[in-house]
Amino acid sequence: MDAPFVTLTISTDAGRFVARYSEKGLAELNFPSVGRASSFHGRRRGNESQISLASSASVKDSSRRLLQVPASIRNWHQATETALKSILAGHSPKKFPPLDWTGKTEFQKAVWRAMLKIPVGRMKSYGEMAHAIGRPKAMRAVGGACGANPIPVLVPCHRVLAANRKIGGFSGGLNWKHELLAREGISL
DNA sequence: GACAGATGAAGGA
DNA sequence: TCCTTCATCTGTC
Repeated sequence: MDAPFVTLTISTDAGRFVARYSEKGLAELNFPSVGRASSFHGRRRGNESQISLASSASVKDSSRRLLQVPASIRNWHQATETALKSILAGHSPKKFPPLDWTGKTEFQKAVWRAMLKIPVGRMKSYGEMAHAIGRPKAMRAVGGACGANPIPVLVPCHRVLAANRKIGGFSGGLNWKHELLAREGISL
């Protein structure tokens, strides 16, 4: 039986992101759905959160309901919001919330850990990422792991490009990839 | 076990 | 250059 998830939103100048927390940390981060082809990993779970602020609740109402959220998750959410806004501003976040990768494969976690080491404003190719995790021939599998990344932006899959600086793909939509790279001062 | 995929490299036109 | 083909590796069903 899985623990319930808590869904909270983060308003940014790029739209309202939706963060989902488990008892272990940030488990998912979804792109704003309005006007974008995103709905990133919006899979429904049977045990959807009992405490959700992802609706159109007023700010006042949201603030009141936020008090129902455990203190640990409030702290994680604060860290997530700060980190997200730092990245969107093109800066390197000073603090990350704990990330919950429960149920993911070791290969995927290795790829994502390697992505976390890519500094803001820098890029790597899928081939370089494959080298970084010690599997130089697994560049295609790295692409698959990027696509399975449940926490985009914070886990910077947008900084991974195909060879020759080609844009490659992005599960949240290539528009987002372009925008995120542009915010970090990268032009293709 | 078969198939698909956000790749990369090589070869040919 | 651009396109096609093939090799490679992993995840999913």
